[in-house]
Amino acid sequence: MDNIEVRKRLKSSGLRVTPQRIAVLSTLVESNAHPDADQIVKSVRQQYSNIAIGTIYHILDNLVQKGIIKKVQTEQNVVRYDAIVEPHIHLYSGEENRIEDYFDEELFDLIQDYLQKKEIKGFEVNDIRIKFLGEFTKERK
Amino acid sequence: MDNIEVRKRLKSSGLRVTPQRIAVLSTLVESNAHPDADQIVKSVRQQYSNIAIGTIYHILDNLVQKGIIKKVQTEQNVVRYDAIVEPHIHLYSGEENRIEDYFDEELFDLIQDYLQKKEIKGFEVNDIRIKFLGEFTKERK
DNA sequence: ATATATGCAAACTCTTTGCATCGTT
DNA sequence: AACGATGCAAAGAGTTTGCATATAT
Repeated sequence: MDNIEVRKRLKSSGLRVTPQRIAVLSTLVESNAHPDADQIVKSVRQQYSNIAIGTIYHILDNLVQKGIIKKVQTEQNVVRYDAIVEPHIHLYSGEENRIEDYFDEELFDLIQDYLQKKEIKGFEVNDIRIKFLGEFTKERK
Repeated sequence: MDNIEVRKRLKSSGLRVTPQRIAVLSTLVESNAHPDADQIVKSVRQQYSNIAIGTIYHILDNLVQKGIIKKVQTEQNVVRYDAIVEPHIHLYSGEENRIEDYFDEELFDLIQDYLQKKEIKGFEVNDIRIKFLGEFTKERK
C-alpha cells in the first residue's frame, strides 16, 4: 500500500490527514512484525525526528477506534499493533517473542459454521481471536 | 479443590509449600473471574494482611512456570490469571471487561483434527488459544 | 543447615494526561 | 476561523528488582 492509499484510509475514516498519521500507518502497513509503540516511535522518527511518544499513542488509539488497525496482546506486557484487520491466526513463539500471521480461510469457515450450528448460550460472538503458541522451525526462519 | 489438594499441587511441582502460595493458588482456584494481580492481592490480604505485592507477583510467576496456572491477556494492559489449564475458550466482553470460560471439547477436537491433517509449514503448535470477543446477553448475566 | 521464599521499598517500563502551540479542514 | 492534532513533560499504573530477614525442607 502506498501513501496515497494510506491517506485515503485516513480520510475516509474521518480522521484528519496529518504527516504523523501517514507515517505511523505507513510504518504499520509496511511491517509484518506486529511492532509495539516503541518500535513504531523509532521507525517513524527516522523521518520525523521530533514526533512525540504521546502523539504516537494517540494516533494508534485513533486508528484502533476507527478499525483501521488492531491491538495485539502478547505474553509480555506490551501492546503490539497489526495493520491487518481481516480474520487471521497469529503464530506466536514466546522464545523469540515473535508473531507471524497465518491465513487460513478454511479453518475460519470451519469455526464459523460450527458456531452457527451450536451457538453459545448467553453470549453473542462479534470477533474470533485465535493464537497458536509454539516454535518456529527452520523452514520459516 | 480444597487446601490439601492445593498443597499437593504445589509439592508435586517442586515448589515449597508456603502459606502465601497456598493462599494465592486457593484464591485463584476458587475464582472464576480470571483476576489480575491486584485483585489477588486484595483477596489474599483478607487472610494475610501483610503479604507483599512483590511476593504475589513472584508466586504467580512460579505457578505459571510450573504450568499450574496460565496468564490471560486482555484488551487492557493488565495480566490476568487462570487456574484452569485444560483447553477452553475465553468469552470476553470489552464493555464489561469480563472473561468467562467456555468449554467445548468438540470444537477443540475439530481444530486439532484440522491441524493434524493440514500442518503449518515452519511452525510447531504447542498450545491453542481461542478468544471470542462479544457481548454477554441476559441469560448469562 | 541450607536453599529458597518473603516483605519492603525503590526503580523501571509502558502508557496516559494536561496544556500550550500548531496545522488541517 | 475553528476545531482537532501535536509536542513536551509530568504523572500514573502495573510490574520487576535488590536486599535483608524469615521459613520450608
